[in-house]
Amino acid sequence: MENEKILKLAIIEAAKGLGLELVENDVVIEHSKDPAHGDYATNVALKNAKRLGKNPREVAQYLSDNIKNEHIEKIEIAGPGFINFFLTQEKLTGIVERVINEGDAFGKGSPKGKKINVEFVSANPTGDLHLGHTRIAAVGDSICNLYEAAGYDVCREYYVNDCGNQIEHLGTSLRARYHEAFGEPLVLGEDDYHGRDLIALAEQIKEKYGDKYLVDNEESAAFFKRFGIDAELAKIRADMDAFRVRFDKFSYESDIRKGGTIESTLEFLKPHTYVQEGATYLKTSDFLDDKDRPIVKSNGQYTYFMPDICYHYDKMSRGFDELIDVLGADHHGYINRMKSALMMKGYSADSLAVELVQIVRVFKDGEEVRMSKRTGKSITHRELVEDVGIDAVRYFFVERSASAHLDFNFNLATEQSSQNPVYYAQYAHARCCSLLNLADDIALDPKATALKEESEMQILKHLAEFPSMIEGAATSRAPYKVAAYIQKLAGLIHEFYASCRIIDRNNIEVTSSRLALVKACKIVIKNGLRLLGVSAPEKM
RNA sequence: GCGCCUGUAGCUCAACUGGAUAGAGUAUCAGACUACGAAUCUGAGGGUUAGGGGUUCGAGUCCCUUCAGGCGCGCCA
Repeated sequence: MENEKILKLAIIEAAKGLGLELVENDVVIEHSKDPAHGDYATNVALKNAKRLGKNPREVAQYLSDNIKNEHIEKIEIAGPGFINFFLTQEKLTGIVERVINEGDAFGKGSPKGKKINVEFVSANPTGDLHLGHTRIAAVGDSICNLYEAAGYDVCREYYVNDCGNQIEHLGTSLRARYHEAFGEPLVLGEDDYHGRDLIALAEQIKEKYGDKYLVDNEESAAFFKRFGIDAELAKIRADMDAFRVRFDKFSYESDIRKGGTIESTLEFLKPHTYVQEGATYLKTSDFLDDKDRPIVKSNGQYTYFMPDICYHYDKMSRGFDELIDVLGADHHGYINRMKSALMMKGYSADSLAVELVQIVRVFKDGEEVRMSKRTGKSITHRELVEDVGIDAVRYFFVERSASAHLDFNFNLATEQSSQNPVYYAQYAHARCCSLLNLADDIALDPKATALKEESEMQILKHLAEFPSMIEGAATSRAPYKVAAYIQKLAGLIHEFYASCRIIDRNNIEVTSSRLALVKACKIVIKNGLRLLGVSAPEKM
């Protein structure tokens, strides 16, 4: 059982003697920063003193007198009424054996029996992914990993907008490039795509189909759209694959629009609509929105919002307990709009959570880089990953909370040096591996009974926090907490290494305990990095 | 104008969702390898948490207000 849980249950039990009925969520167990404050602390006495009409220290005194648990070495009351717990040596070292036994599975929470759908990236298949997508991919995938680790059932989903205006432009642009490939002058409209990447696609078409599509008719127009979508989506999928992001499902707007779904949904929503100047508005302001939103234009076309509503209804109908959309921060106006639409269908406002990811700026040599030297356009996802490497990009892009603007330091990320946090963590892992290799003839002692140094105790406590860290990072959808955890652990490992002689063939008892600790560290660093999609090399 | 977000060390960010002396990294300075990887470690300086008021045992965190910045407010997606 987790240390926190043991303490909570003991506190709840003792509180009954005061006539206080508590549940686990009422009790906050803190990890003491200062070793003088014990291993864990709680503020229950302060929290509940008023309700009981007693002095906080009195309450603390009663609780500390009545908490009995074999794993608690000592209890102290401090300050205004904090209760500090000191655990037994045996309980603290117990984590080593647990980590080694559970291995890759250490940190995994018990199954929650809940299905969660996380939609992210969902870039329009009209061109290359940019850095905003990179961050959304890194954050979204890590959130999924966290939910899975915490015991949820997760579906990673990508919504393909393969209809609408941009797709029309993709088709006409590709057609223009195709004509260009036959020596005709290039004719592109203002809203068409001027990127040079379509040239290669046009060449492919020419090679495969010859001049078959030079005639402008409905068939060729449809062909260019289809070919463009398929090719662009294939590129995106390849980029995401290479970035270690795999989607379980691709949903297509064109499928949503099939089979009269939109019409029947429109019919269902009718009580919540009105017509003004020929356009149909949805009364989202009856729910959470600050104004109503058009869903059908006066020319009869649907706005983007209409199929989006159907898509979200579709997701809910697939039996998910919660939907999560990971979006760029400029979409915040979208949140209450979609929640309102879900509420019209009887879903709760909480059935959808939107995680907003702030923009990314790249800095090189102290200056902001906007354009790629190679193409003259904005730096693409692919270019950044090629230049910097997957591990560094994935790590840096989740290192800060998603709501914070990210300034990506290009020099630091490519530097294989002490200042680079990715290498700092990976180096800690490699160090553990090399220690275990050097002493592979010495048996480990999973009970780790000989551990007693301060640097060892610090690691033990930190290792014990891993499962609850995952739980917290998952529910707050905050992968940056994993990165922070890893940095701390890596630091503790390096510190331990510097202050303790680990392999000492004249003292096998201590050595075998320390090696077991090293093994546990190695496992947890690796498990942590895996949550972020970052590799844990054995050698560097 | 209205709404949402943000403001913490020179810089980039934390602070367990209201807890104990606000912490890391980086930068700067000073130290540590003839023992397991120096991609490492040890130490120092650096703060009126944008300003002001309030709530309480206790506020960076909650409420009000002022200031500064970002983003939204389309029959675009």
